[in-house]
Amino acid sequence: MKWDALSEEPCSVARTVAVIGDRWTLMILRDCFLGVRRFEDFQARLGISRTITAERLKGLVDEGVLKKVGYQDRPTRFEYRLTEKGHDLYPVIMAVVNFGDRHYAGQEGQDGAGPPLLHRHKACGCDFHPVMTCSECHAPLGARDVETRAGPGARA
Amino acid sequence: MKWDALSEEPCSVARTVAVIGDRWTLMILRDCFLGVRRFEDFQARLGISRTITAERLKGLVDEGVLKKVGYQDRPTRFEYRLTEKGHDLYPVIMAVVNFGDRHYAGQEGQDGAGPPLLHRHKACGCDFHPVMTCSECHAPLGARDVETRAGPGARA
DNA sequence: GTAGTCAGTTTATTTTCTGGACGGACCATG
DNA sequence: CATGGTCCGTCCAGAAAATAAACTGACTAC
Repeated sequence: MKWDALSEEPCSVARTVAVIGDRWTLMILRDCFLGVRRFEDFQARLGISRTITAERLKGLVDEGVLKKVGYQDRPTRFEYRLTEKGHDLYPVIMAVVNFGDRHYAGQEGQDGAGPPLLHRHKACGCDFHPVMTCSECHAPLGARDVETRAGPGARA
Repeated sequence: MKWDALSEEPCSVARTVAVIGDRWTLMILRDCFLGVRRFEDFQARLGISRTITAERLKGLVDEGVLKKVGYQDRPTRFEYRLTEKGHDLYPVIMAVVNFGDRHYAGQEGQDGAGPPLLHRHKACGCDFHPVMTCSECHAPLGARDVETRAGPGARA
């Protein structure tokens, strides 16, 4: 199966993975949410080839996840910013962070223990971790609490 | 930067991406949460080479996300099941699904419109979409509601 | 006019992915 | 007991993607 075939699947996972399902794309998005905006900064922080950096950024712009915004003329320079669609990926990144914190952050008392980053909710002032809840009854959700069935966009 | 280097980074995204940051791994996990368990079924549903299927499943088992469970002898056959750690990836997959539903499911009234799958919360009986909330005050969260700073596991 | 910043592109090499054939352990049918 | 079918992989050679390092180009600063 090719990259393009993925985005044609009647599956929201496949369609999204076709856009962000790539090591470096996910790392770029992490940096976007940390405030990185310029080509040189992405390239330096990620330690990957300029080729890949350029290609992935272009892909994200084409998909409408990032947009190029000029920040100076002579010479014309752009920075990459998250669009509204890009902001919608925040739950994805935070879910990934939360998994990493839980399983790869090391035990307390050890060297390098604890999460590398803390997240503070401005409104309540607390350090938090994200909790996935039901949009209807607001209860926390796990895989075993859910039944899945075909929806209107399913293919026969 | 190589695959291995990613898992050494003091970053929960990088460490998690080192495990699941791959097109096919994410598709395999999707199928796991839909109840797929056998090699032949993964292979047929994904339409990818047997080589990759075998390699990715092995990787997930090595990481403790899946476990092999015998379901018959003569000949010995195994199926792949999610571990507890694997179940912790549910919020990641659901976040991806939710993004796909929002941006790639098509508009109502169009052909192929609406989400391909519906998710029903058993406890309340409603079809839902996942909402990310603060573990402390239970309010819904967006990227702009959060401040990030270095945690105990950060590197100097 | 020499050096530095910033955003890429080009090139050649290495690594990874791919499809398709093959292997092995069984079972079911005639 | 021979033929075909199921199931889980492995092996191989060609195709595709990732890599590092050098290069372009448009400026600014000294």
